[in-house]
Amino acid sequence: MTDPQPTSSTPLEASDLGINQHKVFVAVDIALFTIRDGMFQVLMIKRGIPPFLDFWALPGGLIRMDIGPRGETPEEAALRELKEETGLAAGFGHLEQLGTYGEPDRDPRDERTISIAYVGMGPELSDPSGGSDASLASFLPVAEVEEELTGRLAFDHSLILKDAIARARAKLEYSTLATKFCTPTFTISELRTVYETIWASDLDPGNFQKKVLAADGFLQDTGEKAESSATGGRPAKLYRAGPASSITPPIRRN
Amino acid sequence: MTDPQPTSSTPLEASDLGINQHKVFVAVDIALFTIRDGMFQVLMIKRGIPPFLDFWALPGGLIRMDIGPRGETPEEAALRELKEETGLAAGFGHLEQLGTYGEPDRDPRDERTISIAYVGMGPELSDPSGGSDASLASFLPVAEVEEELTGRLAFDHSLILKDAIARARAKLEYSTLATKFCTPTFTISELRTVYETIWASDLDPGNFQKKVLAADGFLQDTGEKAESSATGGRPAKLYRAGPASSITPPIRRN
DNA sequence: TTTGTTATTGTAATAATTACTATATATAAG
DNA sequence: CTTATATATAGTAATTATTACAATAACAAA
Repeated sequence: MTDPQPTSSTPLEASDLGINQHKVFVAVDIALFTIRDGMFQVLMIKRGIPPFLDFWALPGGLIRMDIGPRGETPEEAALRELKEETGLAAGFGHLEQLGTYGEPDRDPRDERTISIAYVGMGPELSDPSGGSDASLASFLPVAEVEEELTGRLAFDHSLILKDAIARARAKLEYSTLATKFCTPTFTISELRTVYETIWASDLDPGNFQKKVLAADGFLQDTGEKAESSATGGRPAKLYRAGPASSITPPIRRN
Repeated sequence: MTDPQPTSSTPLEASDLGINQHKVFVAVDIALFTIRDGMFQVLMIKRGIPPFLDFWALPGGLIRMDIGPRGETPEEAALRELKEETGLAAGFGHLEQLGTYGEPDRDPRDERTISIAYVGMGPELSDPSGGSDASLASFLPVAEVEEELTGRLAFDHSLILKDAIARARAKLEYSTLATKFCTPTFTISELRTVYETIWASDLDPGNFQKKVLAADGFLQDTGEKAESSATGGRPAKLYRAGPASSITPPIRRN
């Protein structure tokens, strides 16, 4: 059960400082993905305070207990920290819980901190700006961060980011999340480019078209057509995201 | 970032009791599934202390900071609580993180408690026994608990259990977890019965056989045969779990 | 008008899945 | 010992899904 009282079968020792000794800091960290300049990118901050001063890290911070009558929810904390550290307001595409990271030594400071990690996805957003204890906030290409992932990020953020990337890539297969990277209306080509960019693999245009159109509730025809590109070619139809959140059959990776 | 210091851009108010005001209790809760008497069952305890005295709840409890130099990991806490409250020792099949539940009012007591939920799966286990602050521990059929799920369980355990059931059912499709419900060696029929019991739907024996044998690394032939049942029939070959953890193509639900 | 480019549709080959049949090997009944 | 029944396992044809690739549509620019 969820119970702050010590159990009677395991009495606490003389070193016991009371039940409150078991309280810990709980933080949130967010891996916010977008597509910029044709690249799959993730929002990172450069730390402006120790520990890990000047290391790249995921934006995040403590869940605060002095907001609202009983403190804020983890989701609220994630959105607030995103705003404070990067200037990015809520209302972007999608935020979901990734998992909780609680190894005792994940934070080198005396007090233990457990972190609830989130994955976010959004269309190209306004330029982030550093703030609070981030000296700098910036979208970095995932491919670059992946290369030097081992140990170069603050705390256990290499691990969190690795899990977040895997989650984002896997979820494209069976969910409609790819539309979260698109503008309100978009062409099937643009949607396909999202898949190709995030998966770093090419998809057959014709087959992709048939699959997404066959997935019920994935796309809604707006009746409009996109501007034909400068490079020519038949103008594509414009779609908007439909009501479905999962797609069957899934769009498979190569 | 993961940072217990208050941020400079959001100075704390006069009511600030110091950084420590943001510390909270962190608990773990475990939904441990097994198959008993041909039914999909989940381990529950009957609470022996308030709040929610005499309500059914998932086993769990606080992560303790007085174990080891920096406290225990969430996984360690999950296994310890399982043992303390139900007498079930570790070494059963599988334990994975489900998600973290942090709504401010999920626990009615003054102090906020955030809970990291786990899903466990194991073969038929020894009978659980109540202990510490559980007056009773028992496996209950999932079908029965599902019926009266709304509000009849302590805390937000109805929600956690609903998510845990969905996770277990979904994971059978694309993982080899079904073998965790089996004894060390088992027949394909027994494995199929695991799927049929958890999904509450029938599967074609011949097609199931071909699918699991085609999935690379799912099953290893032991060369042995099972005892033929009292009711007759050709004795089945005995298999053991192979090294794979995910299966392609997945075993699909009807 | 011709060429280039992208979108969209069509189609045949391949692969996967399903529904069903056949065979193998056991127990139990007569 | 033979037959009926039960279960495991293998096979097979029809269906469905997927892939690779060809064909056509609709635009811009030369």
